[in-house]
Amino acid sequence: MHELNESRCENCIVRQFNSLKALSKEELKRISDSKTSKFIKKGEALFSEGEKLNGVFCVRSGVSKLSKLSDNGKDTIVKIATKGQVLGERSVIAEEVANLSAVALNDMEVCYIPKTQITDSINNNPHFTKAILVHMANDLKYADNVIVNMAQKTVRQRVAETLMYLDKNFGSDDDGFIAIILSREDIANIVGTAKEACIRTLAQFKKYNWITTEGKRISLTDKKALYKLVEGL
Amino acid sequence: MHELNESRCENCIVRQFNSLKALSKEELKRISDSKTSKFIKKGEALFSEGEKLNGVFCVRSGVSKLSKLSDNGKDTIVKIATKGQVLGERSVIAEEVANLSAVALNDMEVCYIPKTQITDSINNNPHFTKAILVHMANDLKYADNVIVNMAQKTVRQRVAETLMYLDKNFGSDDDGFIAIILSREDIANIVGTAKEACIRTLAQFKKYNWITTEGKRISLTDKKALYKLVEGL
DNA sequence: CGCTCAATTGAGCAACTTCAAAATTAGTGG
DNA sequence: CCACTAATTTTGAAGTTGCTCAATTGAGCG
Repeated sequence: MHELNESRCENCIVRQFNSLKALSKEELKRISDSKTSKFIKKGEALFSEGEKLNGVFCVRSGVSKLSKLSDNGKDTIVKIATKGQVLGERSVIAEEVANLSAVALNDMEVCYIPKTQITDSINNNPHFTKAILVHMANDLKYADNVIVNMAQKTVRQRVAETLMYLDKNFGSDDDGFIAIILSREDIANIVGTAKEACIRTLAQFKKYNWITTEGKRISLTDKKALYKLVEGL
Repeated sequence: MHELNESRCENCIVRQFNSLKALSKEELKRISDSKTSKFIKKGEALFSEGEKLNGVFCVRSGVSKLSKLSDNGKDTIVKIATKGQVLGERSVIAEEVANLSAVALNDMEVCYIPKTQITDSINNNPHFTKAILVHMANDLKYADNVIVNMAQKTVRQRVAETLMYLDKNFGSDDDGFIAIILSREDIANIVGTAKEACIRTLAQFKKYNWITTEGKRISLTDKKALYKLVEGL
């Protein structure tokens, strides 16, 4: 019987979220044949800053943070990657060691695709290259905006913005809670502040009834108020 | 007589600094035929945030800042572009309105290349696309690092880092001063702080004899000390 | 010489950080 | 399922850093 094998890239639904969707059937087969699956446990690293990457990681499930640790122990999260995101692409393309570390925030299943598979397709499939280009252009815009926010907005505004970002990107579960569970410290590391400041801000939002919490879980109950805060109104 | 006409892209030395160097002779001719030259006076905008761009700008001379203005009047500089840099590329590729504003910091001479010239080459010349990709990958790395620095480093460290960045990228003139003259406010806007904080920090550096100033001009006299400060030693 | 704009300095204030301790929650093995 | 331990969250309070506003000085320019 001819069954649909979703461990094959050709049939992997995850693909639709990233630039791999620009690949031809043949390329997908080639990639699928050389890829390997990996299970990463919460807290483990997919790769670390300074490491030479010989391939990219495509996230099938779970969440990873891309961050950089400073000497004084502060870990700044630059990006949160979920299902469909490809990690390590930038380093492979620029032929540089990893600039950020990727650490699993919960158990993950990822596919590891050797570097040559990516570079081959870049060199031969303009559609694919263009797709990566557009994708990277968006990452760049996003990064530029984070820079501007860091410089112009207060911690309160950035916390509100981070909550809205998480809500928008991860949606909410049946009870209305944001469908990603992060520690307060992780949230603080996205905002770029100390965890205490983050906690106090969340407490404040809760008092205003802008958010509801239940353990680590957060639900946005007054998005308009949060929006107004972010915009400085 | 057959003279070298440097107003032609084929002969423009500026090209060697950017991804246009990956173009073929034919493409360069095509682009050169459709490009227009523009002179931009200090303070004038090449384009503004939210504007739809129908082409890119290639800087022949002068310096431009890429920045974003907040409602409260704070202007955050994300990037400084000089000779050889192509501006507006990101917006054209992502087919989006400009995310940042580009304003001339001194008199500039730029070439305006219509959008279709760029997209045509992207669609037909993999070398070119790849070159842009690598370039954008570097911009992204740089942006990520700025985010991390904003979150982890003090104003003093970031001022020092900005000075070293300017020194490295623009070199120094005969008297040892950094070969780009920015107002204190511009420097503060790169650092992402208020101009007073920036000025006070520079005064401090001067007292320690880490820098020398003469009007707006700055010379780094003790790069090692600045480096140690940046690294937090 | 007078005008305008940029740079500098002062002082008070608000935001954020840090360290420490208490309270809560999550995780683990029996 | 419970008890115990470890980890995380929360709160308190003091200490810094950086921001803002206002006033002064200085530089460039017509």
